[in-house]
Amino acid sequence: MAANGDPRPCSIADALAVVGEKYSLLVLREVCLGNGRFDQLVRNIGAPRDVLSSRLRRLVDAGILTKRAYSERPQRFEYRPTQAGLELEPVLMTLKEWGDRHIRGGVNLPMMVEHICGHELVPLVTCRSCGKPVHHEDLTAHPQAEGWTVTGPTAA
Amino acid sequence: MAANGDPRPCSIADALAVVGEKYSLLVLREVCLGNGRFDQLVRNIGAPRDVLSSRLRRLVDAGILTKRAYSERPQRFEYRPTQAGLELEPVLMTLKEWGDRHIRGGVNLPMMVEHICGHELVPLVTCRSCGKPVHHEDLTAHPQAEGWTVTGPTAA
DNA sequence: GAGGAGGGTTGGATTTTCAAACTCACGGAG
DNA sequence: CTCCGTGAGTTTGAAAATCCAACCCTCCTC
Repeated sequence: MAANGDPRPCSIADALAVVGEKYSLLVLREVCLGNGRFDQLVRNIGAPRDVLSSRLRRLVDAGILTKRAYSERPQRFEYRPTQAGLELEPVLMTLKEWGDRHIRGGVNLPMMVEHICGHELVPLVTCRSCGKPVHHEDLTAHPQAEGWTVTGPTAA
Repeated sequence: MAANGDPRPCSIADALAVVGEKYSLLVLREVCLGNGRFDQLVRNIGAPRDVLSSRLRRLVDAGILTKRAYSERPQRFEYRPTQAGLELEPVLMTLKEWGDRHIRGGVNLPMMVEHICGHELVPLVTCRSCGKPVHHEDLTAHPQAEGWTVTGPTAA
């Protein structure tokens, strides 16, 4: 058994440490939509300006957003996603789809995203190796750190 | 233009209102791994017990987890994912994959998930209609609520 | 030179978080 | 029977984050 007292080492936790604070993913949503200006973000997200300011700094520091001047004199800025930020968009879309079904109940959806193929985007998470959709019962986790278990030493 | 002052209506925001608080997705991770007992959750997540207690209540209320007694006398409980909870697992896996690449830099990964096909699970988000991988540049957003724009009235 | 707009910062009240200690119910060892 | 340990939380009090409104500064237009 591992020296515990430390939480499980995990990239999900690592990712959430960067983008898991309140509003961070909504900032990314807006920025991916092209609404990267401070006042747009405040309005569209509904976040306090100071918190937003802090999140933007953090996301820029983490390499998920960049801050660009779209005008000198008067100095005006715009936040845009980096490649890393853009690569989070599938996570956002997958979360949206879950929310559409499980919270909105599939009706009265407030936003539609169209794929270039001409249809509404309904994301499907697949296995890159075999191409099949990912289902819980097809997965087996292997924690790499010593002492970490999947079902715990006391599991049923 | 819409009567603004309200944030953008959006299923991503709705979803995050339920699973976006600190530790909530880590609870789901553990529960999906089969570690659904209170003390396991405390240890594996590293969350304060009171916060965890509050998150568990919320996730159960939201229909993402269920609380089951695995023993009467002494009463002992276990949290398990509902169908809605299980359907969030692809989001978790996609986030893990992003973290693997962008935070861990693709090396020294603390956890591996194996797909039933025999290979390591590397999730790929695809369009359900055409099957192609989802990329930012292939997407067009259509907000349904009146007055909401994609690029904003003042966009470049 | 008055009034915006954009992009923030500051101040103070309210909430959350945190860590450790505590509770309660039971089961087993001595 | 008494003491110890386990599981599942609750309580407590200090530290940190959030919220909101107000303010600031620079430029631009009227």
